[in-house]
Amino acid sequence: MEKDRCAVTIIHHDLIKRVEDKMISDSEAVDLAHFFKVFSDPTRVKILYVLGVQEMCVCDISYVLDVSQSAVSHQLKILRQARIVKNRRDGKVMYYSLDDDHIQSVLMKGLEHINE
Amino acid sequence: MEKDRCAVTIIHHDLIKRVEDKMISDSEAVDLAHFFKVFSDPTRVKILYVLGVQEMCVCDISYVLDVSQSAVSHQLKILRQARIVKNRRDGKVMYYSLDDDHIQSVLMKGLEHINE
DNA sequence: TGAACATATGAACATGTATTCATATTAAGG
DNA sequence: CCTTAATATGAATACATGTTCATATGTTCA
Repeated sequence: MEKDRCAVTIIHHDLIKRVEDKMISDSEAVDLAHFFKVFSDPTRVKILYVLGVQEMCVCDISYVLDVSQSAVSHQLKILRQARIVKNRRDGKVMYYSLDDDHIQSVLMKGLEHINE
Repeated sequence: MEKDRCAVTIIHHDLIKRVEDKMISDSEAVDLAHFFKVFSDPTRVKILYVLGVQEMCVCDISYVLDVSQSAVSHQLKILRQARIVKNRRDGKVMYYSLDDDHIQSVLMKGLEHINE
């Protein structure tokens, strides 16, 4: 990918300089995209939403969302790996909850936006 | 998909009732997921980030991000359709900018989260 | 220990998506 | 008008992703 694809015809050299100075790094952009990707699936959104109400076990979530136990479990794995939910075991039952308050506040920002 | 997959063994009938009352609708979950999906790609994140600094044209964006003009244009189409960016034409040049302030505030919430 | 239950997980499949390539559209200037 | 520049777009491709199905793991209790 050559940097000069528009070199002759670039419109605003000064603006480009300004933006380049403030530019986020590749890895920041990738991390940020990863973070938001977690919220980009309806099943995960619902899971996060109900966990925002209260801690729940896998079977309860599966029932409330009407999604198979396996599908829920797979999604919870993704949420765990992204450190967006945490879990605790009580006997056979595994309880899940939101890992921190940022999560709900991001969800709410999104809801604000779509309800306009 | 049967609703009774856990009917015999559900742990918390009371909690489930409470959650069901507060549950978001399917369409809300889908809309919300769609909204966040826009932020789930590094190229789009970068585009939104630079447009947060200032209005820019396609060629400038392509240069700053080191992404082909075509790829940028395709992503801008997605952002336009999601009403997350707006554009204005000035002769041959098309300028893009963020459609409203929610966008940047969502981005910033995300950045806060990953920088912890 | 063995049966029953809650959860996790790997493989397979179908669908979605980001980029590239080639080409179309739109506008300005000669 | 004809060329050139800026942007848009359709098709193709490669890759990611969500669900299902079958099965494994871990825990309780008789």
